[in-house]
Amino acid sequence: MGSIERKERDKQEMKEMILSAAKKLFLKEGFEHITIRRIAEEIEYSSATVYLYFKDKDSILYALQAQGFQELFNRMKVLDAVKNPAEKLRACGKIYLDFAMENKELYDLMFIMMAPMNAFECAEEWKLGRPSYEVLQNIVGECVAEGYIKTDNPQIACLSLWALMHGVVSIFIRNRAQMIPQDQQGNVINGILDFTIKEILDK
Amino acid sequence: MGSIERKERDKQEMKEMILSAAKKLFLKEGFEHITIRRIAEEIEYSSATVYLYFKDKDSILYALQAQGFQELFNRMKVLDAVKNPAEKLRACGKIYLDFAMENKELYDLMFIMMAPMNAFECAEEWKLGRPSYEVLQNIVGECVAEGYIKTDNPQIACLSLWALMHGVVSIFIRNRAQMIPQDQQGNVINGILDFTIKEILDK
DNA sequence: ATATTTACTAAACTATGTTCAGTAAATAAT
DNA sequence: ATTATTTACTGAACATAGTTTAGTAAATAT
Repeated sequence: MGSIERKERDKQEMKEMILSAAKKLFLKEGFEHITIRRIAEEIEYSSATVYLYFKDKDSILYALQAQGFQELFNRMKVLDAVKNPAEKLRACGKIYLDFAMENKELYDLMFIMMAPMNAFECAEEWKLGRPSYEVLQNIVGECVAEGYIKTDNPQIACLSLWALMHGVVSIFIRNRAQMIPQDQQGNVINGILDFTIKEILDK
Repeated sequence: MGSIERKERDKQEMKEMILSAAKKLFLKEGFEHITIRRIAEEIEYSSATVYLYFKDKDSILYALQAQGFQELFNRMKVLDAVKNPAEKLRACGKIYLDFAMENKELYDLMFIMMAPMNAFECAEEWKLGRPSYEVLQNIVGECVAEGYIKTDNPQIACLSLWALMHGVVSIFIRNRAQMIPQDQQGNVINGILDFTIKEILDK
């Protein structure tokens, strides 16, 4: 009965198979069209099998969300190399926006879709976004400390910055800015980042 | 055969019955849970009947969206009475934010949900948000003209303002800001509006 | 009185998430 | 080695959706 760890390992592997099948499908065809049956087909198991590894569809989406936040956080690690807080803030914005526009479906899953948020009890808190948000908080903190941002409420400044970036991205992702042609979106997003940094920096 | 207008009138009335039933349901129970069958039950017709008046579910959502944008635009009319552009900008933000937080489900339908956007061909443009956006554009234009906002790109400034307001609201609506307790959301939103106005005004 | 159009519906069709009851292989116990 | 049990899996079914179809009965037109 020493094979108990192997069992666990196998189980983990199967979970990852399911997740990567799901990811493959939704990257290819968007999110609305992911079905348990198609995931099962992709991994060549029956759809009932999927439920042996995940409680429900929302849990799968939640797991993918977790991967997304890990990826975003990883991308942010390069910010450690940037010393000047103002530059750091801009670089952080750029990373966030690039991530969003390069992974629209994943971003949607992380920040917009409701389904994955139903994977855990309402009682407990959703913490996946925390680490990335703390990176921003720290940068804003440094900007305030060194006088690049003058404010008596860094929390509000921080949330505003996030809201602005999230706002523009989600307007595009959910197709509410049709006055701006698709091929201009990249430019506009860069323009907004410039504008934001310029407006918020006091020094 | 002079009753052709009455027919048309009846048809319109039925459409409105359906819409108000739909609205009632989704205001009460949120959006995910609206079904054609429940709408039909509410108006005491069969669900097939609904399809005699609307092409599909998305069309119903689109029609409700249209009502929402009408309501938002109406609320904005009081801005005509405000003469100072800077005050006007703040008042506009306040109206937008109040509308959003008082009608979260409707706001979601208007600015976040994808379903209603599939009600028309991709070829044609989505114009429902235009009038309200133009109100903002004009206000920003006035602010720039009178030196309250200094920028070489009013379009970007305008979009940024909208993005910031939309961003914070949608973060709350889609439950991504759990670090801020529910009962603090109102305060935070006011704080963000203050912060935004303070940051963007140059005079 | 007959034909036609209109307004409506019951029932079915097609997904899709999810569960259930059973099977066959792997493992454990004797 | 044989039997018992657990494990991993699946086909079929259930429930709920959106949507369509084929038909009916009343209103209207001829």
